[in-house]
Amino acid sequence: MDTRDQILAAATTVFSQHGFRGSTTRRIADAAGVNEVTIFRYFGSKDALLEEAVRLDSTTPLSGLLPEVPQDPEAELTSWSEAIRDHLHAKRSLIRKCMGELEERPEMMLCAKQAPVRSTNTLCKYFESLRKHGFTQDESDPMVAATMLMGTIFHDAMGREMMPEAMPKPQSKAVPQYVRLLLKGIGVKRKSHTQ
Amino acid sequence: MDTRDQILAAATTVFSQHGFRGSTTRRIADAAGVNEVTIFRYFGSKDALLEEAVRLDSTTPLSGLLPEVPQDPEAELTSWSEAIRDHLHAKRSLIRKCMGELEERPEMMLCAKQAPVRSTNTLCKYFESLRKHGFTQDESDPMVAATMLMGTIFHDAMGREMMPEAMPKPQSKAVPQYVRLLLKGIGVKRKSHTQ
DNA sequence: TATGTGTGTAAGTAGCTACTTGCATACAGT
DNA sequence: ACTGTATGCAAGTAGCTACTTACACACATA
Repeated sequence: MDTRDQILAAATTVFSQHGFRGSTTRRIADAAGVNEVTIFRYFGSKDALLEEAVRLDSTTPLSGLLPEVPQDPEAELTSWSEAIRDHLHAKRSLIRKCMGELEERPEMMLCAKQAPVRSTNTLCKYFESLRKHGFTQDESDPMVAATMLMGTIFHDAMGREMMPEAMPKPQSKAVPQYVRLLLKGIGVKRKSHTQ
Repeated sequence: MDTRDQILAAATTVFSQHGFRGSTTRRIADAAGVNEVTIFRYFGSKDALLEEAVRLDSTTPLSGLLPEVPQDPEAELTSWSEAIRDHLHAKRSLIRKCMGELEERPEMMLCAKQAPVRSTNTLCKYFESLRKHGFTQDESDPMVAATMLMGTIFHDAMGREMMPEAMPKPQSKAVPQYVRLLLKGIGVKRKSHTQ
């Protein structure tokens, strides 16, 4: 791992803990085990460094796929949702900082929002596919269901450590319950096994 | 409105736009139309001022009530949810900043989280009440439904301007649709009117 | 008229910030 | 052995930050 990557990784870490103004070049240099001057030699300015660090981090590929043709909606949605929740939870500090910087640094948000937008679209198509393949006769808007599930997962991933008293317990059962309620809400019957 | 309140109001405004580190005493003084020294005479330090400002703002009473005994779940939940969404939306900048400051200033979060926690509990009791009064026979966890609705509303309030392409449209129909899907998901039949 | 209270003004302090410059050094390729 | 490249190090600059001190003034009350 060369110097440039070390600096980028350190910048992401420091930014996700301290935000933009709190990410001093001194702190980033220390975290990267590098001289402060080296940062300016590589990136020219703090702004340029942090912008590149955040963009790089928010373009990591992700993610579990949902099948084009649904087979077992409950199982498929559950494992997809758990993967998304874990991913959001791992990046929760960075996401919070990006959201906090919205007014002052909107270009960071343009990067950070792309993952959730793509996830919502993936979900939306899946719900359309569910109707097309006869899993439901309901005429509910697939975007409504997609937004609800994304919102719920996001809320759980970001908020559980902040306010555990307002979250269903245990954590491991939460996502399956979300999915079950949602599928019933759009009129998809359960596949087999009781209860 | 006396000097002290002017300063507090200005502090809230500036903080919700610039966050903690961006809320310089100079900026707050300008926004309050007051000399910078006056701030220190009243509050002693920037930390003390911002802590008081945020606490004051997060203890505003709120909010529409949900009835103890449900009459028309769909109507009651819809208007309650719309009120909460509007409230969250009005404070979205402040909320984002508080969330962003979580790691460095947890005491701010202790204030800011109380409103959503209370709202979730209100919802949770309402869903229990729905079952107790025979609106549903489902055995779903009321906390699951409460968290889903709160998460969905929160996501809509905070995220719609950020990523409108991932939200159901029009905005005015969104909350009624969320509520309808959720009620169906927990087995509450619609009251009367078709469609 | 005298006095206290609230506020503004001017100036200053110590520390931190992003960023620059100049030089030393270590190491790789030729 | 020579040279370029990557990095560290020491020092410095200009600007901002929270916060302090000392003084002036305006106004209300006694």
